[in-house]
Amino acid sequence: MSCKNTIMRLSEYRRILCKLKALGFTRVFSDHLAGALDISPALVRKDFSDFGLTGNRKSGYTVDELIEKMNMILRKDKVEPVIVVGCGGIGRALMEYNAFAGEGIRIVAGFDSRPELHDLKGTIPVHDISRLEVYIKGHNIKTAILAVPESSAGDMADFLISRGVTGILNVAPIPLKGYDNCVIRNINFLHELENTIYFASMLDSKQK
Amino acid sequence: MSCKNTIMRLSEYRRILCKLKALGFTRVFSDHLAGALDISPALVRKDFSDFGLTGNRKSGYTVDELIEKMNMILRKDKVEPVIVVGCGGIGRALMEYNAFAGEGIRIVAGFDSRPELHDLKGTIPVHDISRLEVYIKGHNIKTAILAVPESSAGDMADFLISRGVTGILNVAPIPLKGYDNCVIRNINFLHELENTIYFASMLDSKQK
DNA sequence: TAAATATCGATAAATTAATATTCATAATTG
DNA sequence: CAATTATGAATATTAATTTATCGATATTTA
Ligand SMILES: NC(=O)c1ccc[n+]([C@@H]2O[C@H](COP(=O)([O-])OP(=O)(O)OC[C@H]3O[C@@H](n4cnc5c(N)ncnc54)[C@H](O)[C@@H]3O)[C@@H](O)[C@H]2O)c1
Ligand SMILES: NC(=O)c1ccc[n+]([C@@H]2O[C@H](COP(=O)([O-])OP(=O)(O)OC[C@H]3O[C@@H](n4cnc5c(N)ncnc54)[C@H](O)[C@@H]3O)[C@@H](O)[C@H]2O)c1
Repeated sequence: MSCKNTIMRLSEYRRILCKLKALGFTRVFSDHLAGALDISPALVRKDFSDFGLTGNRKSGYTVDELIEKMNMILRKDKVEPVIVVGCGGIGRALMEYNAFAGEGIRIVAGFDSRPELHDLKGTIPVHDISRLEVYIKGHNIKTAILAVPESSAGDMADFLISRGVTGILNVAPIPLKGYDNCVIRNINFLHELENTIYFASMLDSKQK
Repeated sequence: MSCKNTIMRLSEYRRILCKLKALGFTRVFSDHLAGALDISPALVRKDFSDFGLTGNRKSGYTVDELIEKMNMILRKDKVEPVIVVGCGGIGRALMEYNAFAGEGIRIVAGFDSRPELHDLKGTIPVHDISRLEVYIKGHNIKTAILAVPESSAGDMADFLISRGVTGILNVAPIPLKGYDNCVIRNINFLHELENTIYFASMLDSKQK
């Protein structure tokens, strides 16, 4: 039915729709959204139809309605509490990234093994890693960003899963596998860069 | 012939192969690599064959040979200089991320408009944004990480491209489009998180 | 040395994803 | 009010990616 990529695009549609709404637009056409995402209008319509997002012939889709329904699909009706495990360079950047807040995602706490990073008074407290288990249970945490060194990533993921976490965004450079009780999404900056460099060098050789 | 995803997997294969080599392995089978990446052995063999990476029936592939050839494909024969534009939270984390260094990627400089971030004495200097053009030309920079606020991202990308940059890794939450003279890869943490949360909630409803 | 076996390599099949086409219809226009 | 037009919805087509199949052949073993 709907492919994996559709969900990622739904996030992208939604972001653009919010901007259009802020600009005062009330209606939008598949062709416009397609242009913004660099895809075909047919794909926009197909994505929408897969999720029962309907429009009107001749007058397109209603911005408000799309946003509202997408919020439901993407579980934006409630704020999702997220923890950050590993508060070093990238973990800290993500904790301090305030764009999540306006988008229904709230980073509620960080956890680290290094005592000098602990800070229970800050806007977002950083606890000792030993408090992780109690915290997850006490706050019913389902989602975690994993930003520990590669050597700990696998064990930490297992721990999180065993304690009830069902979604992990992993930035450690090791491809962790999801299971039937947890989704894991891996982001590897090194590979993203390598990929960029590869395709850039392909451009070069093509243009010659 | 070879699909886009193949290149991304090549990076993943390579990373695993380097670890195997460090552990003393000299040979590897498609089945092993497939397990590590959670794909089928057939895909491993197909990926390899697309790039002329051959093995021996019965005795698999030679680790050294694979690494060497992958290094060629991924342009690892020389160190790629990369600049970071926007040295705030995430830009700084990426600059200080030392895992790039050992992988043929060297972050050579940062650029920011905020004077308090300028630092010409550090391991990786941070210049004023006004020096960007001269630096790119002087050092023949082809690759940039773009970590400025969304409002500047489009203009900054255009500027980089006009000055000869051919590969951009963009972390600002706006999908920038590549052109025929530059590859742009967008990473959007918010969307990655939304995606994770969505599929996690799907797991829940499936298991009930 | 012959038989058994594991694995690659090539190709075919299946699956997934994206695009094109066609048709129905709401809005617009004359 | 009929004709025109732009658009969504549904379906068909094409493309892309992944997986499965199967023959060939190194390696191992008896
Ligand atoms: N910094 C980046 O820009 C960047 C980019 C891509 C990937 N990464 C990856 O992200 C991860 C974190 O990178 P970083 O640069 O922030 O490293 P870092 O060393 O600055 O931070 C890692 C943090 O994890 C903590 N930690 C280690 N083991 C732990 C454990 N078992 N439990 C809890 N906390 C633990 C450490 O105390 C440290 O504060 C690494 O896997 C790295 O490879 C980082
Ligand atoms: N911090 C994160 O974890 C995170 C995560 C995902 C995405 N992002 C995105 O990455 C980008 C940077 O985020 P951040 O948290 O580091 O923000 P930040 O405000 O800390 O850093 C942005 C930096 O860019 C500089 N800057 C602004 N305009 C500039 C220009 N025209 N030329 C040069 N420098 C300029 C600012 O001085 C600042 O230092 C943003 O687009 C943000 O949405 C950040």
